[in-house]
Amino acid sequence: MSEKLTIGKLAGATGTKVETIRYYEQIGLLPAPERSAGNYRTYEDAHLRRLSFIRRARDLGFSIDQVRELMGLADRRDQSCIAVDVVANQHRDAIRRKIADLTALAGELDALIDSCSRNTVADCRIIEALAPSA
Amino acid sequence: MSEKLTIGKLAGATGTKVETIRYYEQIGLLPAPERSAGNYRTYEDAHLRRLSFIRRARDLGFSIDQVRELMGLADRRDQSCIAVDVVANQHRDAIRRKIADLTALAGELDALIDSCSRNTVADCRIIEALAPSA
DNA sequence: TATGCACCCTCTAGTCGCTAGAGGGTCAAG
DNA sequence: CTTGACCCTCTAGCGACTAGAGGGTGCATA
Repeated sequence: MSEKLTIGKLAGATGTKVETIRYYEQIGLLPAPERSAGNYRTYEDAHLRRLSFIRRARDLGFSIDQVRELMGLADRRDQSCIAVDVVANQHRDAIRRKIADLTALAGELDALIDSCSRNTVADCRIIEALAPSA
Repeated sequence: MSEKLTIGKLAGATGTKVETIRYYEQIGLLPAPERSAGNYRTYEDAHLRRLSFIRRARDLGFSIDQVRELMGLADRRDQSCIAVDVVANQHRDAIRRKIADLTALAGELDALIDSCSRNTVADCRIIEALAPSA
């Protein structure tokens, strides 16, 4: 029922910043809405749905390009959704890889921190480890 | 013994790109070296040590500003290294938080992907989940 | 009616940590 | 003396926004 949202209302309804919405329009992610007499953007429900989709996908860590792809796929409702599955899988795998990298990193940092005896910098193991074979 | 490195040699020795070294100099992270007659940068061992430190810290995910701080601390060798410990701990905690975030994300994506029955887009659960209450 | 204030507009530049390119100069080997 | 690898500066681009200047609009209240 809620037709004709201002950009501020749309922002509030989707948890997006106003500037970000304008940015999405600029890069062609969200279609440009009609304008009011005073040149204000006037959004419809379709925009709200579109932006909700974008937000949700972004929150799940999909890149702008992936979101674009997912939206393109979502619009072809009679096609197989295997392509959607592929995008989601690629993203999941990338996240898993990132988790593995960060876990290794955290482990290294743990070792570094444990080795610190909190004396002077001159014999600090953390500094030493950072500047190898000095 | 190896004095007077060209930027290319320094890059090779530290696994850094030439452009990155110039960038570090530009932002004041690595001190500007002397120049040769032909205006080439000529690096000394001290630069090599400094850049190795930077590389290692960056590889461990420290931000440029954190590296700057660590180097500042490392230079005051008679001070307590508690401040070093603090920086390292903050960074470790930030990484742990990021891991937790990504793990939650991966879990959500797993659920999404599992729910996909690979039919048409019209009843694809992934698309559905992305566009809530459509 | 005036005025204040929240909201909207466009345009530009900044963030982070590089990376890439244009358009040149230098140096050592053959 | 030429070739090719290296070096130089300067500028712009990446992703995904964010912030600010400098102005216009719309509505409620005194």
